[in-house]
Amino acid sequence: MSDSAKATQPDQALNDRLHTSGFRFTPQRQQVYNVLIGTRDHPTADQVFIRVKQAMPEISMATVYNCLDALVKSGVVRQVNLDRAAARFCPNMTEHCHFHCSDCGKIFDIDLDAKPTVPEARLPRGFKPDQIEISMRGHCPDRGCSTHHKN
Amino acid sequence: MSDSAKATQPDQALNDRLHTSGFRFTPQRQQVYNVLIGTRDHPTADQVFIRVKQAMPEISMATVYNCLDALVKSGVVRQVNLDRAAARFCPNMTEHCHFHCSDCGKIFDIDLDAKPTVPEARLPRGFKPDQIEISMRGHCPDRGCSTHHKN
DNA sequence: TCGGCTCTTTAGAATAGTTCTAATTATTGA
DNA sequence: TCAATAATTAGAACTATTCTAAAGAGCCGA
Repeated sequence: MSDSAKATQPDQALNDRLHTSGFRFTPQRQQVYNVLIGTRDHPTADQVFIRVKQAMPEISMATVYNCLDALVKSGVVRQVNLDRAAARFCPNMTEHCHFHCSDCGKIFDIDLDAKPTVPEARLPRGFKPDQIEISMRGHCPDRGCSTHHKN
Repeated sequence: MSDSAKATQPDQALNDRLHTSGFRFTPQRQQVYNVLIGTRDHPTADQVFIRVKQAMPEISMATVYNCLDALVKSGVVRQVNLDRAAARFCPNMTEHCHFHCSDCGKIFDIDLDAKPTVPEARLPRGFKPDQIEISMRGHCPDRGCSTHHKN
Protein backbone atom coordinates (compact mmCIF):
# COMPACT_ATOMS: atom_id res chain seq x y z
CA MET A 1 0.00 0.00 0.00
CA SER A 2 2.59 2.60 1.02
CA ASP A 3 5.64 3.45 -1.04
CA SER A 4 7.89 2.39 1.77
CA ALA A 5 6.38 -1.06 1.75
CA LYS A 6 7.04 -1.42 -1.96
CA ALA A 7 10.51 0.03 -1.51
CA THR A 8 11.76 -3.14 0.17
CA GLN A 9 12.63 -5.73 -2.44
CA PRO A 10 10.41 -8.77 -1.90
CA ASP A 11 12.35 -11.81 -0.88
CA GLN A 12 11.24 -14.96 -2.66
CA ALA A 13 12.93 -17.23 -0.16
CA LEU A 14 11.11 -15.55 2.71
CA ASN A 15 7.86 -15.82 0.76
CA ASP A 16 8.39 -19.56 0.38
CA ARG A 17 9.34 -20.14 3.99
CA LEU A 18 6.25 -18.35 5.18
CA HIS A 19 3.98 -20.24 2.82
CA THR A 20 5.29 -23.66 3.65
CA SER A 21 4.51 -22.91 7.29
CA GLY A 22 0.99 -21.81 6.45
CA PHE A 23 1.53 -18.07 6.71
CA ARG A 24 0.87 -15.40 4.13
CA PHE A 25 3.52 -13.15 2.78
CA THR A 26 2.87 -9.52 3.73
CA PRO A 27 4.84 -6.30 3.39
CA GLN A 28 4.93 -6.03 7.18
CA ARG A 29 6.54 -9.45 7.56
CA GLN A 30 9.07 -8.60 4.89
CA GLN A 31 9.88 -5.32 6.59
CA VAL A 32 10.24 -6.87 10.04
CA TYR A 33 12.57 -9.43 8.54
CA ASN A 34 14.56 -6.73 6.75
CA VAL A 35 15.01 -4.87 10.00
CA LEU A 36 16.35 -8.00 11.68
CA ILE A 37 18.71 -8.73 8.82
CA GLY A 38 19.76 -5.10 8.63
CA THR A 39 21.04 -4.74 12.18
CA ARG A 40 21.91 -7.98 13.87
CA ASP A 41 22.00 -6.69 17.41
CA HIS A 42 19.30 -8.91 18.90
CA PRO A 43 16.62 -6.24 19.21
CA THR A 44 13.57 -6.57 21.41
CA ALA A 45 10.07 -6.42 19.90
CA ASP A 46 9.97 -2.82 21.01
CA GLN A 47 13.15 -1.96 19.18
CA VAL A 48 11.96 -3.75 16.07
CA PHE A 49 8.77 -1.72 16.27
CA ILE A 50 10.69 1.57 16.36
CA ARG A 51 12.87 0.57 13.44
CA VAL A 52 10.06 -0.74 11.28
CA LYS A 53 8.06 2.42 11.88
CA GLN A 54 10.67 4.43 10.03
CA ALA A 55 9.69 2.63 6.85
CA MET A 56 6.07 1.85 7.79
CA PRO A 57 4.78 4.50 10.16
CA GLU A 58 1.35 2.89 10.27
CA ILE A 59 2.48 -0.45 11.67
CA SER A 60 1.20 -1.41 15.11
CA MET A 61 2.90 -3.22 17.95
CA ALA A 62 0.47 -6.12 17.64
CA THR A 63 1.56 -6.58 14.05
CA VAL A 64 5.19 -6.60 15.02
CA TYR A 65 4.49 -9.38 17.51
CA ASN A 66 2.45 -11.22 14.92
CA CYS A 67 5.20 -10.90 12.32
CA LEU A 68 7.93 -11.99 14.70
CA ASP A 69 5.83 -14.97 15.66
CA ALA A 70 5.29 -15.95 12.03
CA LEU A 71 9.00 -15.57 11.26
CA VAL A 72 9.97 -17.66 14.26
CA LYS A 73 7.44 -20.37 13.38
CA SER A 74 8.66 -20.33 9.80
CA GLY A 75 12.17 -21.01 10.98
CA VAL A 76 13.81 -17.89 9.61
CA VAL A 77 14.28 -16.14 12.94
CA ARG A 78 15.18 -17.31 16.43
CA GLN A 79 13.63 -15.97 19.60
CA VAL A 80 16.18 -15.48 22.34
CA ASN A 81 14.97 -15.60 25.93
CA LEU A 82 17.55 -14.60 28.47
CA ASP A 83 16.73 -14.09 32.12
CA ARG A 84 13.37 -12.48 32.58
CA ALA A 85 14.01 -9.66 30.19
CA ALA A 86 12.11 -8.91 27.00
CA ALA A 87 12.50 -11.49 24.27
CA ARG A 88 15.06 -10.72 21.60
CA PHE A 89 15.15 -11.73 17.98
CA CYS A 90 17.95 -13.04 15.87
CA PRO A 91 18.03 -13.89 12.14
CA ASN A 92 21.14 -16.03 12.52
CA MET A 93 19.89 -19.57 11.96
CA THR A 94 23.29 -21.22 12.04
CA GLU A 95 24.18 -23.41 15.00
CA HIS A 96 25.16 -20.95 17.68
CA CYS A 97 24.61 -19.92 21.27
CA HIS A 98 24.41 -16.57 23.00
CA PHE A 99 26.81 -14.72 25.21
CA HIS A 100 25.20 -12.06 27.38
CA CYS A 101 27.55 -9.40 28.72
CA SER A 102 26.83 -8.54 32.34
CA ASP A 103 28.42 -5.13 31.93
CA CYS A 104 26.97 -3.68 28.74
CA GLY A 105 23.98 -5.98 28.29
CA LYS A 106 24.87 -6.75 24.69
CA ILE A 107 24.22 -10.17 23.28
CA PHE A 108 26.77 -11.87 21.05
CA ASP A 109 26.39 -14.88 18.78
CA ILE A 110 28.92 -17.58 19.53
CA ASP A 111 29.28 -20.07 16.73
CA LEU A 112 29.22 -23.74 17.57
CA ASP A 113 31.11 -26.19 15.42
CA ALA A 114 28.32 -28.69 15.75
CA LYS A 115 25.10 -29.24 17.56
CA PRO A 116 25.50 -28.74 21.29
CA THR A 117 27.21 -31.76 22.77
CA VAL A 118 25.16 -32.97 25.68
CA PRO A 119 25.59 -36.68 25.03
CA GLU A 120 22.24 -38.39 25.12
CA ALA A 121 23.99 -41.17 26.96
CA ARG A 122 23.86 -39.05 30.07
CA LEU A 123 20.15 -38.49 29.76
CA PRO A 124 18.11 -40.93 31.81
CA ARG A 125 16.33 -43.55 29.70
CA GLY A 126 13.38 -42.22 27.75
CA PHE A 127 14.22 -38.54 27.47
CA LYS A 128 14.10 -37.40 23.86
CA PRO A 129 15.45 -33.89 23.39
CA ASP A 130 14.27 -31.84 20.41
CA GLN A 131 16.47 -28.86 21.03
CA ILE A 132 19.34 -28.01 23.30
CA GLU A 133 20.08 -24.41 24.14
CA ILE A 134 23.25 -23.01 25.58
CA SER A 135 23.66 -19.51 26.92
CA MET A 136 26.53 -17.81 28.64
CA ARG A 137 26.82 -14.81 30.86
CA GLY A 138 30.00 -12.96 31.55
CA HIS A 139 32.18 -10.13 30.30
CA CYS A 140 32.65 -9.21 26.68
CA PRO A 141 35.87 -7.80 25.21
CA ASP A 142 34.47 -4.34 24.47
CA ARG A 143 36.46 -1.39 25.83
CA GLY A 144 33.69 0.17 27.86
CA CYS A 145 33.01 -3.14 29.53
CA SER A 146 36.50 -4.33 30.26
CA THR A 147 37.27 -1.23 32.31
CA HIS A 148 34.78 -2.37 34.90
CA HIS A 149 36.71 -5.46 35.94
CA LYS A 150 40.34 -6.43 36.41
CA ASN A 151 42.29 -7.78 33.47
CA MET B 1 5.31 -15.21 65.74
CA SER B 2 2.88 -17.94 64.67
CA ASP B 3 3.10 -21.54 65.82
CA SER B 4 3.53 -22.71 62.28
CA ALA B 5 6.59 -20.57 61.89
CA LYS B 6 8.15 -22.08 65.01
CA ALA B 7 7.06 -25.52 63.90
CA THR B 8 9.69 -25.61 61.17
CA GLN B 9 13.04 -26.57 62.61
CA PRO B 10 15.46 -23.72 62.05
CA ASP B 11 18.26 -24.64 59.73
CA GLN B 12 21.63 -23.42 60.93
CA ALA B 13 23.24 -23.90 57.54
CA LEU B 14 20.57 -21.75 55.92
CA ASN B 15 21.01 -19.16 58.63
CA ASP B 16 24.72 -18.99 57.88
CA ARG B 17 24.29 -18.80 54.12
CA LEU B 18 21.87 -15.93 54.47
CA HIS B 19 24.10 -14.04 56.87
CA THR B 20 27.24 -14.37 54.83
CA SER B 21 25.33 -12.82 51.92
CA GLY B 22 24.12 -9.95 54.07
CA PHE B 23 20.58 -11.17 54.60
CA ARG B 24 18.78 -11.80 57.85
CA PHE B 25 17.36 -15.13 58.81
CA THR B 26 13.56 -14.99 59.05
CA PRO B 27 10.85 -17.57 59.54
CA GLN B 28 9.48 -16.69 56.13
CA ARG B 29 12.77 -17.41 54.43
CA GLN B 30 13.07 -20.69 56.29
CA GLN B 31 9.56 -21.67 55.29
CA VAL B 32 10.04 -20.78 51.65
CA TYR B 33 13.20 -22.83 51.64
CA ASN B 34 11.43 -25.74 53.34
CA VAL B 35 8.74 -25.68 50.68
CA LEU B 36 11.35 -25.84 47.92
CA ILE B 37 13.19 -28.68 49.63
CA GLY B 38 9.93 -30.47 50.38
CA THR B 39 8.68 -30.80 46.82
CA ARG B 40 11.33 -30.50 44.17
CA ASP B 41 9.05 -29.90 41.24
CA HIS B 42 10.39 -26.50 40.19
CA PRO B 43 7.43 -24.45 41.39
CA THR B 44 6.72 -20.91 40.26
CA ALA B 45 6.63 -18.05 42.80
CA ASP B 46 2.87 -18.40 42.73
CA GLN B 47 2.99 -22.07 43.60
CA VAL B 48 5.48 -21.42 46.37
CA PHE B 49 3.11 -18.77 47.71
CA ILE B 50 0.21 -21.22 47.84
CA ARG B 51 2.30 -23.87 49.60
CA VAL B 52 3.85 -21.53 52.11
CA LYS B 53 0.44 -20.11 52.98
CA GLN B 54 -0.58 -23.48 54.36
CA ALA B 55 1.95 -23.04 57.14
CA MET B 56 1.96 -19.23 57.23
CA PRO B 57 -1.42 -17.92 56.11
CA GLU B 58 -0.34 -14.32 56.68
CA ILE B 59 2.51 -14.32 54.20
CA SER B 60 2.24 -12.03 51.20
CA MET B 61 3.30 -12.50 47.62
CA ALA B 62 5.84 -9.68 47.92
CA THR B 63 7.49 -11.55 50.76
CA VAL B 64 7.66 -14.73 48.73
CA TYR B 65 9.44 -12.84 45.97
CA ASN B 66 11.73 -11.24 48.52
CA CYS B 67 12.54 -14.59 50.13
CA LEU B 68 13.18 -16.29 46.81
CA ASP B 69 15.46 -13.44 45.84
CA ALA B 70 17.40 -13.70 49.10
CA LEU B 71 17.72 -17.47 48.71
CA VAL B 72 18.93 -17.16 45.14
CA LYS B 73 21.44 -14.47 46.06
CA SER B 74 22.64 -16.59 48.97
CA GLY B 75 23.34 -19.43 46.61
CA VAL B 76 21.00 -21.98 48.13
CA VAL B 77 18.39 -21.89 45.37
CA ARG B 78 18.56 -21.57 41.60
CA GLN B 79 16.16 -19.52 39.53
CA VAL B 80 15.18 -21.30 36.34
CA ASN B 81 14.05 -19.18 33.42
CA LEU B 82 12.62 -21.17 30.55
CA ASP B 83 10.92 -19.53 27.61
CA ARG B 84 8.86 -16.54 28.60
CA ALA B 85 6.99 -18.34 31.33
CA ALA B 86 7.04 -17.54 35.04
CA ALA B 87 10.36 -18.14 36.75
CA ARG B 88 10.75 -21.43 38.58
CA PHE B 89 12.83 -22.27 41.62
CA CYS B 90 15.05 -25.19 42.32
CA PRO B 91 16.98 -26.09 45.50
CA ASN B 92 19.28 -28.46 43.61
CA MET B 93 22.63 -26.70 43.63
CA THR B 94 24.58 -29.52 42.05
CA GLU B 95 25.87 -29.12 38.51
CA HIS B 96 22.85 -29.84 36.38
CA CYS B 97 20.72 -28.58 33.53
CA HIS B 98 17.00 -28.64 32.86
CA PHE B 99 14.87 -30.71 30.57
CA HIS B 100 11.51 -29.16 29.77
CA CYS B 101 8.87 -31.58 28.49
CA SER B 102 6.85 -30.13 25.63
CA ASP B 103 3.96 -32.47 26.38
CA CYS B 104 3.40 -32.25 30.12
CA GLY B 105 5.33 -29.07 30.87
CA LYS B 106 7.27 -30.70 33.69
CA ILE B 107 10.85 -29.73 34.30
CA PHE B 108 13.46 -32.36 35.10
CA ASP B 109 16.93 -31.96 36.54
CA ILE B 110 19.57 -33.59 34.37
CA ASP B 111 22.84 -34.15 36.18
CA LEU B 112 26.01 -33.10 34.49
CA ASP B 113 29.24 -34.94 35.22
CA ALA B 114 31.14 -31.69 35.18
CA LYS B 115 30.70 -28.06 34.38
CA PRO B 116 29.18 -27.54 30.94
CA THR B 117 31.82 -28.07 28.31
CA VAL B 118 31.81 -25.14 25.96
CA PRO B 119 35.57 -24.92 25.49
CA GLU B 120 36.80 -21.39 25.96
CA ALA B 121 38.98 -22.02 22.98
CA ARG B 122 35.93 -21.61 20.78
CA LEU B 123 35.07 -18.27 22.29
CA PRO B 124 36.45 -15.31 20.40
CA ARG B 125 39.36 -13.62 22.19
CA GLY B 126 38.35 -11.61 25.22
CA PHE B 127 35.07 -13.25 26.19
CA LYS B 128 35.13 -14.30 29.85
CA PRO B 129 32.13 -16.44 30.77
CA ASP B 130 31.00 -16.53 34.40
CA GLN B 131 28.27 -19.07 33.92
CA ILE B 132 27.09 -21.38 31.20
CA GLU B 133 23.54 -22.62 31.15
CA ILE B 134 22.14 -25.51 29.22
CA SER B 135 18.49 -26.27 28.76
CA MET B 136 16.70 -28.90 26.75
CA ARG B 137 13.22 -29.18 25.38
CA GLY B 138 11.67 -32.41 24.24
CA HIS B 139 9.66 -35.38 25.41
CA CYS B 140 9.95 -36.98 28.81
CA PRO B 141 9.48 -40.70 29.49
CA ASP B 142 6.25 -40.32 31.47
CA ARG B 143 3.35 -42.44 30.30
CA GLY B 144 0.90 -39.64 29.66
CA CYS B 145 3.45 -37.88 27.55
CA SER B 146 4.92 -40.72 25.55
CA THR B 147 1.53 -41.64 24.11
CA HIS B 148 1.57 -38.45 22.07
CA HIS B 149 4.53 -39.42 19.92
CA LYS B 150 5.91 -42.54 18.32
CA ASN B 151 8.31 -44.75 20.25
C1' DT C 1 18.19 -3.86 78.77
C1' DC C 2 17.03 0.26 76.03
C1' DG C 3 17.16 2.99 71.95
C1' DG C 4 17.75 3.43 67.45
C1' DC C 5 18.99 1.96 63.00
C1' DT C 6 18.24 -1.13 59.43
C1' DC C 7 16.15 -4.85 57.28
C1' DT C 8 11.86 -7.33 56.50
C1' DT C 9 7.08 -7.85 55.93
C1' DT C 10 2.72 -6.50 54.27
C1' DA C 11 -1.01 -4.87 51.06
C1' DG C 12 -1.76 -2.73 47.34
C1' DA C 13 -0.45 0.10 43.46
C1' DA C 14 2.39 0.34 39.46
C1' DT C 15 5.00 -1.41 35.64
C1' DA C 16 6.64 -4.04 31.56
C1' DG C 17 6.05 -7.24 28.23
C1' DT C 18 2.96 -9.64 25.88
C1' DT C 19 -1.55 -11.39 24.34
C1' DC C 20 -6.30 -10.74 23.27
C1' DT C 21 -10.41 -8.50 21.00
C1' DA C 22 -13.28 -6.66 17.56
C1' DA C 23 -13.52 -4.12 13.53
C1' DT C 24 -11.34 -3.25 9.18
C1' DT C 25 -8.44 -4.45 5.33
C1' DA C 26 -5.70 -7.53 2.44
C1' DT C 27 -4.74 -11.90 0.26
C1' DT C 28 -5.95 -16.16 -1.79
C1' DG C 29 -8.32 -19.76 -4.23
C1' DA C 30 -12.46 -21.09 -6.85
C1' DT D 1 -14.75 -11.35 -9.39
C1' DC D 2 -16.43 -13.18 -5.10
C1' DA D 3 -16.31 -15.40 -0.99
C1' DA D 4 -13.48 -17.32 2.51
C1' DT D 5 -9.76 -16.75 5.34
C1' DA D 6 -5.85 -14.48 7.26
C1' DA D 7 -3.56 -10.21 8.66
C1' DT D 8 -3.57 -5.58 10.47
C1' DT D 9 -4.87 -2.08 13.61
C1' DA D 10 -5.80 0.34 18.11
C1' DG D 11 -6.62 -0.33 22.32
C1' DA D 12 -7.97 -3.05 26.22
C1' DA D 13 -6.64 -6.85 29.11
C1' DC D 14 -3.60 -9.84 31.27
C1' DT D 15 0.41 -11.84 33.88
C1' DA D 16 4.51 -11.86 36.20
C1' DT D 17 7.11 -9.02 38.67
C1' DT D 18 8.70 -4.80 41.03
C1' DC D 19 7.85 -0.78 43.69
C1' DT D 20 5.91 1.96 47.62
C1' DA D 21 4.85 3.33 52.13
C1' DA D 22 3.73 2.04 56.58
C1' DA D 23 4.24 -1.15 60.30
C1' DG D 24 6.90 -4.73 62.56
C1' DA D 25 11.09 -7.44 63.81
C1' DG D 26 16.04 -8.19 64.49
C1' DC D 27 20.41 -6.51 65.96
C1' DC D 28 24.20 -3.65 67.82
C1' DG D 29 26.20 -0.36 70.95
C1' DA D 30 25.76 2.23 75.28
